[in-house]
Amino acid sequence: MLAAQGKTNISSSAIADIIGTNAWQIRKDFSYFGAFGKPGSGYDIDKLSKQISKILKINKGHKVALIGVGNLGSAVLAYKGFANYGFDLVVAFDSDPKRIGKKLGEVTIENISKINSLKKRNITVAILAVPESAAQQVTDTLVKTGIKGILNFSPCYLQVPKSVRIITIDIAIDLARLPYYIG
Amino acid sequence: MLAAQGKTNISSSAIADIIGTNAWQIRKDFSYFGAFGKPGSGYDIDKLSKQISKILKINKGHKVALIGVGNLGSAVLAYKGFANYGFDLVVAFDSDPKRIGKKLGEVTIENISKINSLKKRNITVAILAVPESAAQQVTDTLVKTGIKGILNFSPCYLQVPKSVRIITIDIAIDLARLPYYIG
DNA sequence: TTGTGTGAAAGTTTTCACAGCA
DNA sequence: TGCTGTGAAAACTTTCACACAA
Repeated sequence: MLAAQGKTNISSSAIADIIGTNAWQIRKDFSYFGAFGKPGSGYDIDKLSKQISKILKINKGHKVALIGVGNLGSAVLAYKGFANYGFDLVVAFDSDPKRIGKKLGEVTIENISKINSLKKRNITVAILAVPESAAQQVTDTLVKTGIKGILNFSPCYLQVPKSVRIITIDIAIDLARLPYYIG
Repeated sequence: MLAAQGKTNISSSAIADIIGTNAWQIRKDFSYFGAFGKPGSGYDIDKLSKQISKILKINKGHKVALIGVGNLGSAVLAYKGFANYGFDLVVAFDSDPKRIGKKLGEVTIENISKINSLKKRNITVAILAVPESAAQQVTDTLVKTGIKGILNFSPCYLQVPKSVRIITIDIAIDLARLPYYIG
């Protein structure tokens, strides 16, 4: 965002203002990963961005598969922000024959029965946007095909081995965080 | 979930197993809000659920408006989980004439120009699912009509007065949390 | 002058361990 | 016996304040 604004460096206090914290918090946090700021001018935005990508391990690029191309899956396919974080959405799967074979943007929708091709294609991350009733079964298949991380949009707990990381987004739970502050 | 399984009580260690933490963490956390467990049998699920709703202030019911009925908004409309958290999605707005007037489930899609009726209707929470380009402008209108909390699906920072609470869900950022653990 | 990096202090959270209740 | 609630200890995080680099 800062690079797009044509800026080349930024101070810890300016970062703090943007994300709503304090300058010393920013400096302390960065310092745990090494000293990459310059007294007087602050942090080089390009260098900082690369450092953070490295810390989060999103610098090598990750191929992503989308499972389920309903309304939510279609919204995911239309989303343009993945490249910013080193992701490449390369394939989508669905079980509906009306959808299979269609091409949305760069991505062709394949039959969900082909899901075990993920290992061969070196895809380690999946976005799960299937109905809740199918979520656990699809997850089991994903685990078998060697998936390492799942972004899950079903409002349910998924059972997976400890080696697989799941992040669940449940709209209602996020919404439920608001009333506490609204009073 | 536990109630649906027909259970009436649960121990701190069983809760801990489900959500992946320790028994003493559960007990300590609950104890800050008062002592509502019973030695020997644990926590009464119904009582616990009501206590948590009260703590989070989701026990009085909140009317919710959806802004934007594209793919993502449609997915939100199809979602059945809001009632569990005391929310009632009562209205949706869109700017597309093809969508205005249609009824999806219980909700009729209204013209986005009618958005200032929210105050009159006593709606304090909104889900924002409009294109990024419209997000800030719609947010300004929402703020004017007295909205107190926004669940924002646009991948951007929204400027609002301090009295308005925003929770932003950016799929790419959530996805970016996975590679660190995948290695 | 502006603004980093960092020891040390203050503050908070997590963990432990156990008295005591159903 | 099974399980809670909670003081006290340990661990961790945040804040401060300042030496020093560009």
